[in-house]
Amino acid sequence: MAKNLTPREVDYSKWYNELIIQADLAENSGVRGCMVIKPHGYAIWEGMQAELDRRFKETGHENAYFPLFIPKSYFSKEAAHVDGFAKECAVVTHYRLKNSPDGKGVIVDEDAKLEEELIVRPTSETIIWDTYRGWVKSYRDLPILVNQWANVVRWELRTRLFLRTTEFLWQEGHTAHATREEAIAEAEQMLEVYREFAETVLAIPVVRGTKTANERFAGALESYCIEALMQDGKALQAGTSHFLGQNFAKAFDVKFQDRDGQVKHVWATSWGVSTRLMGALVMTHSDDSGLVLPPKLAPIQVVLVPIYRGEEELLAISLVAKKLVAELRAKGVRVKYDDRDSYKPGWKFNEYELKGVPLRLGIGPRDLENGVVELARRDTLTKEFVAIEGLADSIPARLEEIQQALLDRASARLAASMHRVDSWAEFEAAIERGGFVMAHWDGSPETEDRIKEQTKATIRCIPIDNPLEDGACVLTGRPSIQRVLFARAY
RNA sequence: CGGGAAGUGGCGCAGGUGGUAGCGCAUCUGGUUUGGGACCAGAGGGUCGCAGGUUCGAAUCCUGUCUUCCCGACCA
Repeated sequence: MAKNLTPREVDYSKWYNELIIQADLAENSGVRGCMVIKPHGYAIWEGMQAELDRRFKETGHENAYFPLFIPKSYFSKEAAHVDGFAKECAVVTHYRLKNSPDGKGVIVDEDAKLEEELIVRPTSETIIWDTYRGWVKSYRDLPILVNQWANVVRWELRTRLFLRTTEFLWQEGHTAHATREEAIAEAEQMLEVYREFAETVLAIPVVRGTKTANERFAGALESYCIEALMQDGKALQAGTSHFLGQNFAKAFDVKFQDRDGQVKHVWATSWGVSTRLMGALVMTHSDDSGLVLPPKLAPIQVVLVPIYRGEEELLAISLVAKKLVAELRAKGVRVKYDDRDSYKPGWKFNEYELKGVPLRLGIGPRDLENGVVELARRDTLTKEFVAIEGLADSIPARLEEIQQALLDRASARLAASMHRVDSWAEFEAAIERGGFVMAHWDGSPETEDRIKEQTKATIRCIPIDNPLEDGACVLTGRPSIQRVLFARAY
């Protein structure tokens, strides 16, 4: 097993790749661009799923499951949607293999060509809206508030573990409403769910906003997003929520009869977050010693490591350790006692730091004499001696403190990386330094494109509740009514 | 999908002018160890990414292909 990580300062990208592998989160598979999510990584994802799923249900949503395959004809029904996804779709053309004539392996049976090709879903709007047509007749059938947990495939040309993989896991919510206002409220509500989740569970502060036309979801009238800032100064879209208007309802003929007797098309939203959040989590909190996990998501929150010579000492320590474990479990703390004799304490310390365990308790013979344990905090890499008496009682609060400290640290970094600039020279310099840049923009897609060409920066969003302020576009000098948020992004 | 680099025991690498593969770490056994990745001794493990070709003989030369990394265009 490889050891020291490349420091972030030396090569951030290499640090990220090594960390994912060494912390046992995921690895590349034999399939180009597709990863294997390993148990430690998947446990974290399961934690995210559980927290999100609870929030979805609390806001009235139900889970369902739609097919992996989408008939090609469905895809062509919504023009903007096709444009957005056509270039990255995997297509199933045959349904059978046969033995190769040369006796080596199998080949596609050309006689088994599908009459209509199937798309492997890059997102499920089309199959879902085709289904909803049958579910909606009356205003009484609305709203439909459905979410699905699924995998999707987008044939990416350049992939990175968690951040951009060909296949990824996500949830996609798809809702149908009787009115425009209700659909917009739903999209806004889910954005708020994502923000609250990001901050309280992931400990990642985000900026909420709306996307410009260029960055909008294919087929949406409005895309809302939460944008986070990574340690290297690049932005990452952590979640999106879309107001789809009546585009899909019209494309798939989903209508209902309203109270007033009129037949109307329904109003739609969709919203999603993906395993990309794993990348966001890593790049927000982790350091050169490895992964740093917020306690709410850590599969192991507290690890106990005995330090001993000989059976006798181990027995004495285990007695105390096992009692502590039981007390912590009773308080709902996820705890592990690592009494493996095959590794030395120092090895274990490094291992758990690499894997991001928030708290580590070291217990040796000297500690037993003094009635203390050595308590190490992963986020600060600090150590202190704490009395065993009453220790278990204080652990939940300590975990809470770490959770808060991670959010505070990330929030401070976000605030410090938010720059306001008014000239093109300042703009270029600020983008080059990294971080978010608030600058005036004339509102045209062409200007946005030109800025992207020249600086690689994109408009991440127009922040919610953005104050209106007259100014001049940072590139063209044309009139602008507000500053928008720029950054280079993942 | 274009440009560059790379694939050799589990991991990191050497070898390379063609002659049948080696080092470090990891693994296994035994012993000594255990407060920040222990030490000694012994052992096991590789059809050199894959498929063709050249050759008496290929890890080495040629062709194709797959995968990974970096840079671009595209993107959650």
